[in-house]
Amino acid sequence: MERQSTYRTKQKARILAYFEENPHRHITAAELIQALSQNGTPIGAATVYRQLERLEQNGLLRRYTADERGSACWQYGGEEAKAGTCHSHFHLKCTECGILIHLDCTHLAELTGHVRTDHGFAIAPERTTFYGICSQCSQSDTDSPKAERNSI
Amino acid sequence: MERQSTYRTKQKARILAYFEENPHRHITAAELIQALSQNGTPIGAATVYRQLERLEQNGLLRRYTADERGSACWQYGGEEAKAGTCHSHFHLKCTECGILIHLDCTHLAELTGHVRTDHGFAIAPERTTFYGICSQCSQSDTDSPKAERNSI
DNA sequence: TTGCGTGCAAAGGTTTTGCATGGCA
DNA sequence: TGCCATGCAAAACCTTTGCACGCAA
Repeated sequence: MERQSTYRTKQKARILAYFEENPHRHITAAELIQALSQNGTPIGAATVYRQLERLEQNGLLRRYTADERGSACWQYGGEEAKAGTCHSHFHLKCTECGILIHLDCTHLAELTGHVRTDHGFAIAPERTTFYGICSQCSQSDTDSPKAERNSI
Repeated sequence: MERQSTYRTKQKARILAYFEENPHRHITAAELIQALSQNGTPIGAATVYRQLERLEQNGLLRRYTADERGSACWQYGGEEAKAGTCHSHFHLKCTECGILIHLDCTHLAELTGHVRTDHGFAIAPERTTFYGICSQCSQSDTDSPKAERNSI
């Protein structure tokens, strides 16, 4: 099989701990670097990126492109990701306020089946993000359209 | 309303012409810069990016993050985008070979209705890309997994 | 002791910005 | 003529890579 990481270093443990403490957040490399530097010895950016890549390959993290511009972000997948039990889990990202909504819905599970059966394409829900406008923003569309809510 | 671009310059015309000649392709800034430099006087990167941003705001182009890494890309929206008649049009992007499939399917149109009705979220199909594995790659998964097909 | 993981710095690529010049209206 | 758009260069960003050192096993 693939090569697992062999050494157990403090840096790896701290990075993984941060994801475990924020299991539902999408975390950019920049946030990780900043958060860890405030909470102990700073960790070099190169190490962070290398660990993120390795943790992703080991199935502990998932990489997203939820950001419309530039930066990638990662989320803790943990045992779920290993067991592969999260296949009907999609994300909705509001392009207005930036909120990220986790959606677990049988309708979407059917969708992946339909696309696979009729279009021969195996969707990876955990890598797929829907963009659009959330209910809160569509209600208050005349108010302050750039409310900048946090991604959860 | 918003400010439309006022001047008609050669650069803008050439950029728009390139998108009109490739109405179904997703085009990166780098490709645009290279293509236009081979076909007449080169256009500065800054101008390209500024025009892309303006054309997107005017509704003539759509911006995507179809690439998993780094670069954004744009597609000609044209009159369709203005009239807003392309709402059931999704994209499937194969993470294996990189091919981009355009999918127009009533199933997906129903999906957007369901998510809007039951989850209060208005999906923007033209900004949403599904990631997964295409039929060709899932068949030849034991062969050469990194075939690098072109995005169309 | 072995060699993987880290840190630092430098490089790489994409996108943005400042400023003087050019060109459309 | 007025002012927007362009071009060039430099900067800003995110991410990767090279290399020597430190640390886990």
